[in-house]
Amino acid sequence: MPKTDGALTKERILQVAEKLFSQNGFDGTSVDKIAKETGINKGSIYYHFKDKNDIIESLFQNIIQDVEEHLNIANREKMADGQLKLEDKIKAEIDYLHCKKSMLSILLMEAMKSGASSDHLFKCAEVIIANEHTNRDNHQDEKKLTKEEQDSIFVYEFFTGIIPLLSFITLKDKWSTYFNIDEDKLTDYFMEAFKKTHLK
Amino acid sequence: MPKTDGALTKERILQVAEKLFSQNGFDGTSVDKIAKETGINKGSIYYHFKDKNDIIESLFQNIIQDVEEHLNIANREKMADGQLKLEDKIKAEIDYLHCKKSMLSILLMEAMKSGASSDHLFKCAEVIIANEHTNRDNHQDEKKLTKEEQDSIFVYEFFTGIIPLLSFITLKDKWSTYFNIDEDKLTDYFMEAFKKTHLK
Amino acid sequence: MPKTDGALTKERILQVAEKLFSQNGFDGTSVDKIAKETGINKGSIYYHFKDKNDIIESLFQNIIQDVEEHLNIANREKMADGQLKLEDKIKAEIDYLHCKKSMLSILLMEAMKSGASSDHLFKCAEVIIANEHTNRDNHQDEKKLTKEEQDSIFVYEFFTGIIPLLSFITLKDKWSTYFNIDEDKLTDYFMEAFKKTHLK
Amino acid sequence: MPKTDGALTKERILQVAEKLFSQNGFDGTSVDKIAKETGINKGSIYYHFKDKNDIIESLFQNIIQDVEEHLNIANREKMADGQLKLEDKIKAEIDYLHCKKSMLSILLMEAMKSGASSDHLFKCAEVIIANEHTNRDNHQDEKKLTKEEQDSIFVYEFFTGIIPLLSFITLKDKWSTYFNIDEDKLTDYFMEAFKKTHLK
DNA sequence: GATGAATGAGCATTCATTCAT
DNA sequence: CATGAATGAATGCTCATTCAT
Repeated sequence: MPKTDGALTKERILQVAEKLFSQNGFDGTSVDKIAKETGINKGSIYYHFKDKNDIIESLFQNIIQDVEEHLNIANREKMADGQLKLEDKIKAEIDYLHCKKSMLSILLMEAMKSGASSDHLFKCAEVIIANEHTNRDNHQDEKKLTKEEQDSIFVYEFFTGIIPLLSFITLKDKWSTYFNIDEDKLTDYFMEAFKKTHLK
Repeated sequence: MPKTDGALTKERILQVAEKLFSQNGFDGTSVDKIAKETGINKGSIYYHFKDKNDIIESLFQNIIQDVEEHLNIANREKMADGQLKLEDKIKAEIDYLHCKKSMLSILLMEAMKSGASSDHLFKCAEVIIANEHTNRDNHQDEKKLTKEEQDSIFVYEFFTGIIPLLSFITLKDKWSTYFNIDEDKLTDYFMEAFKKTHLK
Repeated sequence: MPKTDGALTKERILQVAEKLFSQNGFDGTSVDKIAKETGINKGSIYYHFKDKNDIIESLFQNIIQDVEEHLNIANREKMADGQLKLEDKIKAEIDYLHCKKSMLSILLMEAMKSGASSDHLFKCAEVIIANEHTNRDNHQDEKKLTKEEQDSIFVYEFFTGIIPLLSFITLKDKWSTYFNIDEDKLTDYFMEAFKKTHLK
Repeated sequence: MPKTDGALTKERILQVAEKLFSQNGFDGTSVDKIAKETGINKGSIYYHFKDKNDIIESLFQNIIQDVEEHLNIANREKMADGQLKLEDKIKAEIDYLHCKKSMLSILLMEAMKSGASSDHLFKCAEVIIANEHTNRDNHQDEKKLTKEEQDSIFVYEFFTGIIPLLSFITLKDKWSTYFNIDEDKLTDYFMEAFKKTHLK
């Protein structure tokens, strides 16, 4: 076994990179800063990652995997719990997403660059939406959806469900400062609005 | 008053900067690239703008001003037109925002950096929401809203109205590529979803 | 006019780069070293040259141009001087090449890398050989050479004329140290050998 | 004595290093690349060699040893064969040198750096030239040569014999590409030229 | 107003080398 | 012997910014 465990080092780099990317953007974060903040030598970062891009790609892969795992667990729990109240379900979702706040803002920021792909954000959304509808279909009679119907649902779920949710997560604290509102109250307002619009 | 040469130069810089910032982000765009793409000498850019930040700040100011002007005009037209159909109103709105696509993506990207302020995005949203409700109030009896009611409305309008709209504008083309959907159809789906959720 | 003259700066960079490249090879010379030795800021070097390769390419272009000019002048002088002794002609040639020692060693070193092209060396040789034979042809009856004859002459001139000459220029001083021979004597030996072999 | 694993590893490193050095030069080749191409761990390379320089020094030692062995064998064969035709002798020589192409280009490249020693190239040449003249002397009456005569012969043999030969070996294929000549024909041309000049 | 040139700090990346296991 | 990990200096290059003309 080497002096230190490489896997741990790699994880530390990812942790710190996630934090810094979400704070200042990918382009606004230098590998030097990551090195300084992790206390890990810059050369070591390049031992573990091919280049700076490899770091953010790793983060993207991790978040997608993480979301998938979360959904699996959530599905199982839902079955066990029987009828969870809608309110609680959303709150749980918000709580989970809150933990992933940094990654979500990175995902959004990078997706917004018109000169880059939004694939990672879309892929992530796909996983979530697909899951939701797989669940529902189990309980309903199995009518196959046309491609058009499915597209329509995706658009609906993404732009009026996922996007508001993610935006809220990433902007909540700055909103509460700017408009001088207590964060809990803000969450209440948002949930109210979200229920009114997205879930009928 | 005719535009002086200087004013034209300044405008060209802003135009190109807007395009590049929206393509690659503020941090992903160097002043060199702006100089090269405008064909304007780098020194000249620093004659017209104090520093790189001054460029984006100018853009932010312009977009807010532009939105305000747009709303004024829209208000006047609405009065003239009498009862414009809701559908057409949204479509007009989407068309207008579409022209401002670049600025909107810049606004969103910069707002997502957790280490920076989202003030410009919020300010912009404030203008739009305030306008909407000023209009409504004119036709209703003037019941003053409590701060809490107003906060709640703001949250509602922003996260379930403005954010979906802006996200749609900025992600539309990449969505249509990723999911292989015709852009017009996509717009239809979105409008359907938007009407279903945001406007009852 | 700017603070300093850009053309002069560019020339200084080329001068120092030539010296350092010939001392330590292209890959053995860092742009930092060039900057330090010229006293010119590294950023400025990249203002004048696109990249490190652009520096060596400039040097290659210059040497070819320089050789062409030298040949033109030499041709004119030869005509004026009538029958110059062979010995003096070679000596003059060696003297000229000696001034270009640095560039010649760069040319040779880079040509020897089996993974890179030798085009610059070949191009340079082409110019010299072509010149020599153009001269001769003027005085002889104009019999056109076949491609094969020309190829054969080129090979002959290059490998038994130019290459020994260039090698001698670039290795002379180190030879004189290693074998402990006076440089002038060494030159005599070489000229003897060269006359014996290359010029009948 | 069978080669130990370690000795095999060392040999593989040398093989690959030779190839890479000849392709991109010593300074253009990193230890990382050698490690990657051999598949041998970088740490292991430093177990077998004190530093990067030790690798090239080993190569230099090996080539000199190899040349010495080759000459010994060649000498013995010559005696056995009686009067081998000159043509065949040169061809055999070219064939042998061709196998050593990589090392020869390394030898030449490093010797051309004016800031480094050419000792290895000179040493190598010394071995070859000394051999040639030892042979001759055996058949002639043993008149001792003065230092001056010997120097002169060395210069002659090196610059008009060895150098053209080595240059031809290292530049042949690139010459044939640049001037679009068949390699065999090229070799014929060269041999013609070489016989005409170096061997009377 | 505009331009060419300069500057120093910073950037992503690679380097030769070391060392505990 | 071999390996994975680490390190700090260096490398090629870009950055935002300045300034004399």
